[in-house]
Amino acid sequence: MITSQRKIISDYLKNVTSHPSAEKIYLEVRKILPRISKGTVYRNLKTLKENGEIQEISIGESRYDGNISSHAHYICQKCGRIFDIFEDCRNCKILKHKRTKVGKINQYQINFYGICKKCG
Amino acid sequence: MITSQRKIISDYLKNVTSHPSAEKIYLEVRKILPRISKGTVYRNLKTLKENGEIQEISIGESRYDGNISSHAHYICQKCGRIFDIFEDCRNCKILKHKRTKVGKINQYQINFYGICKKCG
DNA sequence: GTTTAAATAAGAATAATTATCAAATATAAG
DNA sequence: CTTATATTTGATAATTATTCTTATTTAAAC
Repeated sequence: MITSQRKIISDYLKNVTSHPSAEKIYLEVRKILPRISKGTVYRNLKTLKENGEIQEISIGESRYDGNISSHAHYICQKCGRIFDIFEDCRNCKILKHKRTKVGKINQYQINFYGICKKCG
Repeated sequence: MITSQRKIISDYLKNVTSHPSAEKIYLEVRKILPRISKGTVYRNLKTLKENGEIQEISIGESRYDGNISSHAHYICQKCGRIFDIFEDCRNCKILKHKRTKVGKINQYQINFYGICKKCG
């Protein structure tokens, strides 16, 4: 069921490079569909993500780790548990950069997503 | 100003490998300091993070990207803007893994943090 | 055109986080 | 040890992000 709402949200995201929040997407899409509701935006973002048409970038709800050594995390998409991944990063060219064109890098974060063995 | 509250939060985090949420930390620390408030937990987590004593893992508040190609993001710690980083990842050993000990990898995310040129 | 299943709008409900402010506490100076 | 000053705390209100609920509408199948 391809609704105009979903199409417009998808098209909007494919035409901007600004990584908007759900709220911003809602405000922009509302200029075209003034009667769209926030729930519809959230639902369609979820669907589009599941379909692989868009990607989600997480910057909010936080978990904390007393281990400040350089390691990655594996987040189970089913149970939500977070596992430490201590694979070797020494050959990761991108992680050796101290700065990008945008600015100096203070720290980085690698998150892997998948279904853990217990859930899968 | 090292308060017992901050010390206990820090110690707790350094002795677990479970990546607890702020809520969980609050509940655990409350077993030792029954009168601690949530605000204090949030404040101290922020301070500890700023001091580099702990790290924060983001899994929540979402931004969206219509570009599903493999690229990293640079998040400005001051203005909050998110920039695309298209550096070459072909030599990143860790990113070639299709699975970890924990489970199959469906996708990954690399976030760099720093102060962007405009803010710095 | 009628039926049926899925999607929507609106707003209530929930969860996570931040802000406010008076009282309490830590640190430094005397 | 007392005092002064600045920081932190606890309590709670406010804000923000997201999910849920229900009646209504829409798309696709018949």
